[in-house]
Amino acid sequence: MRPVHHPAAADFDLASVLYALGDTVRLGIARRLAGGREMSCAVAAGDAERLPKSTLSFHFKVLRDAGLIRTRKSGVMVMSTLRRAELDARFPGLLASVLGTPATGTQRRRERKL
Amino acid sequence: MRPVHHPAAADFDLASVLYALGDTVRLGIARRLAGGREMSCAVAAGDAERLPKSTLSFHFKVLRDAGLIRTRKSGVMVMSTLRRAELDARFPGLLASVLGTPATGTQRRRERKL
DNA sequence: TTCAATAGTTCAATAATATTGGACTATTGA
DNA sequence: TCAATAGTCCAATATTATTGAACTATTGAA
Repeated sequence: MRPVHHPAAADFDLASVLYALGDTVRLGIARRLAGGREMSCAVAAGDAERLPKSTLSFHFKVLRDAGLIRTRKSGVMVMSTLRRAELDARFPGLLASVLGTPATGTQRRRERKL
Repeated sequence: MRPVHHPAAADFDLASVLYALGDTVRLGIARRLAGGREMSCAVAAGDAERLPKSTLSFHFKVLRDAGLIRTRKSGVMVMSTLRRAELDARFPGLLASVLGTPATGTQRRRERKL
């Protein structure tokens, strides 16, 4: 397996992030990872697990390339986590509205400017 | 020109909305419309105006089909507006985080009319 | 240590989408 | 009536996504 690349948060591109989330399979994966738990591909895929493995592998790559997830090999499995804090820092409010979960560990200032 | 279709807000699909915004040309159009002004295709396209008209026409259709914009014919032009209120109601916070503009109807201390 | 099972990845072929040129339509102002 | 304007529509081409099949790496058991 080739070494995978994870973009730096500074290189996140909004259009790429939205594109990555603009697919029901990938959106489902992101939602499952939104709980914060690290999951294998098969588990994160959930009901989409019935898709061919090559297709899922492709979807995980799209998510990884856009910066949405970080993956690491653990034994025979590839474990994924949502890059929540980095995404929240770069695109405040985005994941909260898309995934329906509040930002993790975000220290809220006393007042937020609109 | 065939009659165009605008989906009802209840039929908006999050993945479709994200997909529509997940393209630099379409994201640019949405951003330009985020000010609330109604614009012709050419104006809303902004710097992407150099693209072929047929390509732009396709992008506007994607935005319209996803429910992001509403279009109407006015004279020789097709005018577009962002379906801001309906999108805000259906996907709270989404456009605010994507377009960097607060939701319409958000009460600030002093409201300024456009 | 060898082996089979597991959990993916990679590649190449095919299927599905996006882009585009060119012909077309509707509206307007001269 | 006519030419200009602002797009739309269509069919060909270019680009992407999906997939089967072969492959890799790791593990647990024999």
